[in-house]
Amino acid sequence: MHYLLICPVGVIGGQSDSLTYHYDVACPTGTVVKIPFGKKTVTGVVVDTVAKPGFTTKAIAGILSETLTPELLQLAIWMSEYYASRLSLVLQAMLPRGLGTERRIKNDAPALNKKTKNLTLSSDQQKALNAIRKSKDITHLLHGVTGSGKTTVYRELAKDNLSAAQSVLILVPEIALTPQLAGEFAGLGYEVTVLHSGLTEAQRHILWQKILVAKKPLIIIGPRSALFSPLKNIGLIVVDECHEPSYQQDSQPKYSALRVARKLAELHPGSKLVLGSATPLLTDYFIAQSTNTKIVQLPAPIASRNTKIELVDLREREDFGSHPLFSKPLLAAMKQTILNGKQVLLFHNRRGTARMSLCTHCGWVAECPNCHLPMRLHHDAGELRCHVCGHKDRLPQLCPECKNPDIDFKGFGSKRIEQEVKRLFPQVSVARFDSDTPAKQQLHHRYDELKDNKIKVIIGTQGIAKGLDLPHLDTVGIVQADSELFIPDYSSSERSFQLTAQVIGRAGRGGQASTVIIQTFNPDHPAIRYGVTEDYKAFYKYEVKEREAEHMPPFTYLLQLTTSYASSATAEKAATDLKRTLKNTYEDVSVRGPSPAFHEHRGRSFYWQLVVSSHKRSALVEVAKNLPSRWQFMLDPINLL
DNA sequence: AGCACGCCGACT
DNA sequence: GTCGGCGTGCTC
Repeated sequence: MHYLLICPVGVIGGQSDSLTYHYDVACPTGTVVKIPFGKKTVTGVVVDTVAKPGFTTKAIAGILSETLTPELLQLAIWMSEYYASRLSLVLQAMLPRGLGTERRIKNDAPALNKKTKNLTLSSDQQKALNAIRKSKDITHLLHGVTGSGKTTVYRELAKDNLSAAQSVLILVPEIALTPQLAGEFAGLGYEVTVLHSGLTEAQRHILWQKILVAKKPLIIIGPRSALFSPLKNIGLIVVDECHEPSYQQDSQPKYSALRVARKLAELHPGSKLVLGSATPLLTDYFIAQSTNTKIVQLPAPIASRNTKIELVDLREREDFGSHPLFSKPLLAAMKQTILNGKQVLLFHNRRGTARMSLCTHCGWVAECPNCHLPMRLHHDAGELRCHVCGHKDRLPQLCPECKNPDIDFKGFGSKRIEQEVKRLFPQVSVARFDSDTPAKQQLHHRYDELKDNKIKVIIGTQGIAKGLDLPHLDTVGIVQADSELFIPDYSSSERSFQLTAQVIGRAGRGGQASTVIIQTFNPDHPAIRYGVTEDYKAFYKYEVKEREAEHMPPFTYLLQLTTSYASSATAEKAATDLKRTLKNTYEDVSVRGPSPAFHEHRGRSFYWQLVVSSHKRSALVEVAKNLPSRWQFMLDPINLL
């Protein structure tokens, strides 16, 4: 009889992650099995073989054809330790749903293997490529602005690996960017698998099985979860636009795709990890500098940009004529560009029409009943919406408190900008892209219209800052560059810098003369100043000093602890108690707080938090593992909101 | 996740 | 006294 340590998949609670079962034939670790668990039968993964235990065991109910590769099992165990998270939940994130289900496999369309167009590399690209090829390191930070041709470097590296029968994993931050990227790799003559959120459970399962049994090397392109593709021999992992927040999973199991990718590369000996970005996260750049990680610079092609940049100080109201949103220079540039038959892009990182609805008489503010946050006005739909939980209310005609009909709307969002543009330029085609845009009108569906200059004014939030390559774009306007800067968080400068630099990067991609106008209350803030000039080094130097002074990452590790109770006072007391316990129990940690969470009142609960920091990450993992019940945690949080 | 256990408030 | 709310703990 064989005794096996088995971890049930997706089971929460309990002290131990794995339980002992028996079976009459040997099962290697990584085998996926069905086990009786309580009154049910669940899926489990064989984690280890053990001696006969002192208690009676149940028998495995059956063995499934799917197995977890040895590397993925090791990765799962590492993740559960590194992130103090249950192995059970890590395995759930790793394995497709519905294991053991028979799927009807359709004949899929033949892979479109376009002929390889053999592009010649620039000398900078060749240099970067050689540096990564020669290096014996695992991690490489490829630092290059958009348009410097990082994708070409990825593709050439991929070619090396594929011809050596090794698979290639390309992580992308979001699906809108994948079609172009997939096209680049399709030309290599190997099968390209694109994983995305639109796949059904069955499609996902079938793809997973195909990857598992594949005999030839594969190219996988997908979001952070693509790391869990059961590839046997990985030669290269690329994390494109590695600064993007979507590489951080913020639901259980919480992890950073960059750290997990690094571990996965370690588990496939000889493989390389390439992190590509124009604006790497400060922490990643700092780590790269202080370890012996290769930082490969990829400069922008020379003389490709002819962009005039103008900063407008929002405090100087004389720059504004009759218009409350658009300054004279911005209006002039918009008019000229439209007259020339070219395109304008207006970036504003806030959705909706107005930020807040306020009664002019009694000061009543429309608040979401679940989140207790101000609701945003959506004028076109005639309703108020909560941008946190999605709750909707009809727009009241009178103040519900004092029946006053004058309700004032403070602040503005992308819909307001759209309204204004349509009013000012009624004959011009306008498109707005944000998360209120219906799915079938999203950016990637209208890419051809944009490229072919059919849409003259493009308005949007974050989504239009990334990857857009528009040859007819002559004017870029940032309506309020510091809206991100007002968020009280240790990484808000960094986010502002990234967004500003990204939006600026949209201008003049076709080599034409272009204008960028940035409206801001803080023209002197380094995040704006260096964002405008896309000066990463200067911003880095500034922000590193800030972080050091504030005792924030990368100078310390962070652990965010959150608890919730029916009353604010109880939550605060629980936090105060825990703070005392932590200070008495652990030596190498310091504790900030208690403080109410950014959204203190959500639903029926009040949230309070503590922030624990330490120079020893292991100390924080210990704290996280031994938390009292009712506490939730996040290791290495990228923000503390 | 489910499901049982057990400790406090509300009620025939 | 007992019914049942939900917070807590367990599943080999």
